[in-house]
Amino acid sequence: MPAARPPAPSFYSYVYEVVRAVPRGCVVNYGQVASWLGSPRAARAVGYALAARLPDDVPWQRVVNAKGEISIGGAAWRPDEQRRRLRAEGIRFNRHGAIDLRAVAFVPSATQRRRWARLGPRIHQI
DNA sequence: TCAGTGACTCCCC
DNA sequence: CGGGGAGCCACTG
Repeated sequence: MPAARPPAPSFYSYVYEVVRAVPRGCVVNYGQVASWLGSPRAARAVGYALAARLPDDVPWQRVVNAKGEISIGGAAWRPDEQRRRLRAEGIRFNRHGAIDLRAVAFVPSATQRRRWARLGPRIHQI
């Protein structure tokens, strides 16, 4: 029996890597993650990556939309779970249910940005 | 190969 | 300020 080979690195895995770097108490939005990976228009794909089955060590709750809102559709418990997790990390929501991004937005170091920028384009070489 | 599918963003009215 | 619509991108069957 051939051993199951781990999936080739894909855009999804790069998204997970970026999200793993977001510290507790901070959030980022889908567009930023896509942009850092060199695909500024791929915000939707980032959302798709987080909607898929993902590794346990990916703090998916720290990704929100560009307005600072929770952007999960579908079953009601899912957005509730994200809000619960964020609150547990000290994130505050205003009366409109949005986060003040200016206060808690994660700003990656230039070194991280450079590293991520090299990941994205590599997709097309595999 | 190709159309369908989103946890997105912008732009326009 | 808000709703509608089109663009965008990676993944899937």
